[in-house]
Amino acid sequence: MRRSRAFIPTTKEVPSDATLPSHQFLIRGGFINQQGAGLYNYLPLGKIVLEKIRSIVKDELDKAGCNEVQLSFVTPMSLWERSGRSDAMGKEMLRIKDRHENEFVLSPTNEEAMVELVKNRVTSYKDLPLNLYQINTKFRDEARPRYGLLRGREFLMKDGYSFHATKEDMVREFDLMEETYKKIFTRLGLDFRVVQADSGAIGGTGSKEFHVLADSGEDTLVVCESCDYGANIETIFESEEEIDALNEKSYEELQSQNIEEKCSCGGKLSFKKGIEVGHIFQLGDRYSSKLEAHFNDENGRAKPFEMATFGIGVSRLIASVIEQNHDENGCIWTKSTAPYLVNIMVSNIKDEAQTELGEELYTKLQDAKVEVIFDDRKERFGFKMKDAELIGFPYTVIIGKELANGLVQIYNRKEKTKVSVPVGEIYEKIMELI
RNA sequence: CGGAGUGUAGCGCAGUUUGGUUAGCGCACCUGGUUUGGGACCAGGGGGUCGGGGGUUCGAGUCCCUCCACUCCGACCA
Repeated sequence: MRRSRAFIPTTKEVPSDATLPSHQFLIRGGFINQQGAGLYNYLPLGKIVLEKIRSIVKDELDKAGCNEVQLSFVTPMSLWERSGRSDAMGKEMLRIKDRHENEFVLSPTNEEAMVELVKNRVTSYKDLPLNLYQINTKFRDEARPRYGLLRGREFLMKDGYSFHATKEDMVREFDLMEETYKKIFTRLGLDFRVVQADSGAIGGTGSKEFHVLADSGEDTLVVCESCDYGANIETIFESEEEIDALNEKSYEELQSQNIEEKCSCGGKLSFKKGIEVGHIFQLGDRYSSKLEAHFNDENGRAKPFEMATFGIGVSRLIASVIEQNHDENGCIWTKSTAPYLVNIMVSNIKDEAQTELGEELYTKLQDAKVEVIFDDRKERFGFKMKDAELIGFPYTVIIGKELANGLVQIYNRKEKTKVSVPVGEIYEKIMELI
């Protein structure tokens, strides 16, 4: 992509209502813009990042034997009345009517729809287990949307549902998904913890949350500094006063708070803030019983499916990457999430030698299928550098005044370093870095 | 859903208290020139249903009524 042709509306000024780094930088960097309360448009850069995360999620799930489907976003109200959740979900469900005055709901989640899909199509234990998922828009009419993509009303979520003949098999799948989720978040380059959690309104017994560790997280966690143990404080403190008091504390305040107890591994425990980006539940037969979704076991007897459900907040992950990876100048995308890995910057567009080299390198990297953007705009050096830092490309090739000495520079966004490389070696050097 | 605010150019804001010609400023944008390694400078220029509707008045961005939207604090949040 040529920067001169790209729709990337960056701004120098901070939006007045954005307080979190991810919210500010995603808007300033031209990734997203707000359409209404909790509603966001994805501009080209935001769309690229979203698709990259989506494809990593899909890749790992498919490898683990899950089937991707796509359910309709508008669902009949009757579906929710049968499960009893039309009341339980309350105002969070956005209800609409069609021209015949029939009531519909914009999907906030899809347990019911997925059970209905499988019911009477999967009828034998021989067809189990089965794991279906989708990566699709959800709508929850939050009382108070905020923090940009971290708490929107419309958002992209991966929701998966598995069906089993036995509880043991369901637990096996639950464990498999835990491992799969770990692979996904690791590939995204995130620092995260798996914690024991409450099951909340979805119901079920076993439940684990996946949290990206970030100062601005809304949840408070207790994590071990030696092993990978972690727990949401909601599960380890009994009194609500105690939980509320801890949740109100800032990240800094929590850091100075000591925990006397030791982890079972003997390690030191400490408080951290986390952003919930994944949640997995063991549902049992809660939904399958209520919706009468049965299969025949080895003895030909009808039984409700044992189920589990698995969620990942895909759009929330975009913001999480930035909450964890940014500085005062802007975004620092991880390699697997960056909208473009390499930004080629011609310092002075009027200098023919610089422009020529830029064009040549741009073509060569494109041919090599490198995700590359070419900043060919007629702007000054400082302007283009600030812009590149705000957007957060991992590497920027600076073709500038050192070209006279046969050198170009590679700027590393994360390390904030510039290294000079002879023109003849630049291509190999980039291929080596990415 | 309770409490508090805000709404004026693409963005950020002043002007509203005390009604008065043609509604300002910064950034962004356009033209010309200078500049060219860290968001340049000079000159000129374009862009506004002052959130919508109704009312008071000779006259409303400003006063009154009403509706809407958005934000913040709290409650809520698979």
